[in-house]
Amino acid sequence: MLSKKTQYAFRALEMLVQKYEQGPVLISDIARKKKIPLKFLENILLQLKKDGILGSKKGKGGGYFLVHKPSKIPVARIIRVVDGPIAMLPCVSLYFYQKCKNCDEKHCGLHDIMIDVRDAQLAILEKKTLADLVV
Amino acid sequence: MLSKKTQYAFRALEMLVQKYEQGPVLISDIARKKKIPLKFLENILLQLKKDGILGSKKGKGGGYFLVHKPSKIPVARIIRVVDGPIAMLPCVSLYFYQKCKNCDEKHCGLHDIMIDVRDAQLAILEKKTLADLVV
DNA sequence: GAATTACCCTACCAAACGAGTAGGGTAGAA
DNA sequence: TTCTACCCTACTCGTTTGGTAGGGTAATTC
Repeated sequence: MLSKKTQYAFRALEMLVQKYEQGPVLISDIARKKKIPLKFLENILLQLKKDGILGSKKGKGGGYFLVHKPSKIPVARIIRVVDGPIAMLPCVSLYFYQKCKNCDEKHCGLHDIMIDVRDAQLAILEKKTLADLVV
Repeated sequence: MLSKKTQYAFRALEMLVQKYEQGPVLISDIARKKKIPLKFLENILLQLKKDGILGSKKGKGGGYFLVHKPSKIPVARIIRVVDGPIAMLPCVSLYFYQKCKNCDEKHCGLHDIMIDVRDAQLAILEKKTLADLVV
C-alpha cells in the first residue's frame, strides 16, 4: 500500500497541475485546500523539489510549481521518490534492487511471478502521468 | 513490498508443494531446510491452516500438508491471508476496501490509475498458483 | 493407558517505520 | 530593511515487523 505521505503528495501535485503555468502556489494554500498538515506537506514538497520535480520561489509571491509539463512526469517517478520501491520483492526491483538470500533467482518460481507483476504495474505507472491526475 | 513473513510463507509452501501427497511434513523439517526461524514459521503455518489452505496432523508421523491441489490455490490468496491488501490504495482494494476521505472517487484521477494497476496485478496473481512456485 | 510427539496458543520484546509536531534559520522580493 | 515564505533539524508517539520464550494439549503409537 502507498503511504499516506505519498497520497498527500499526489493530492498536492494535482493542485499544482491545475495551476500549471499560473505562477507559484503557496504551501499554505495547498495545505488548506487539500486538508494536509502544513508542516508535513512542507516536508513532502521539499523532497519532490530535491528530486527536480518541483521548483520553488522564495519571498513574497513565492511558492512551489512544476518544473516540467505534467504530461512529462510519470506517476511511477513520484511513487519512487516519496514511497520507495514499487515492486513486491526487493529482488525484482529495478531502482531498489537487493539480492534475496537463501533463494537462487534462476530457480525461484516466486521471483518469476513477481517479475511479471512488476512489468504489469510499470506498464501502467510509467505511462500514466501527472496530467492524468486531473479528470 | 511483501513482508518477510509472506516470503517465508511462500518458501514453506514451495516445499509443501514438492511433497504434495507424500504425507504430512514436519514444521521442523521445513524450518531447517528453508532456514526459517522455527517458532516464527509455526505462526505462519497456523495462519494458513486457519484459512483452510493447509491441514495438519498431530502425533507421531504428523505435520502440515496442502489441503487442495497446488494448481487450485492462487498466489493472490496467500498474499491476502499473510500480508493483507494487494492494491496500492485502500479505496481500490477488493477485499480490504476503505473509503478515502477528502477524495471523491468519481472524480479522482489517482483512483482510476490505481484501479488499472490493481486489475493488472490481479490478472497475474489470480492466475498463477502454488504449482508455479516450483520450477 | 502412558508416553511421546508435534501441533496449538499467549505473551513478550526490540527495532524500525509512519505520521505528525515544533521551532527556528535564511534567502530573496519589495 | 523588513517581511514573507521556503528551508532544515530534531523530536515524539503509536503501530507494525520480525522474532523469542515457554508452556498447553490433542493424537498417535506402543
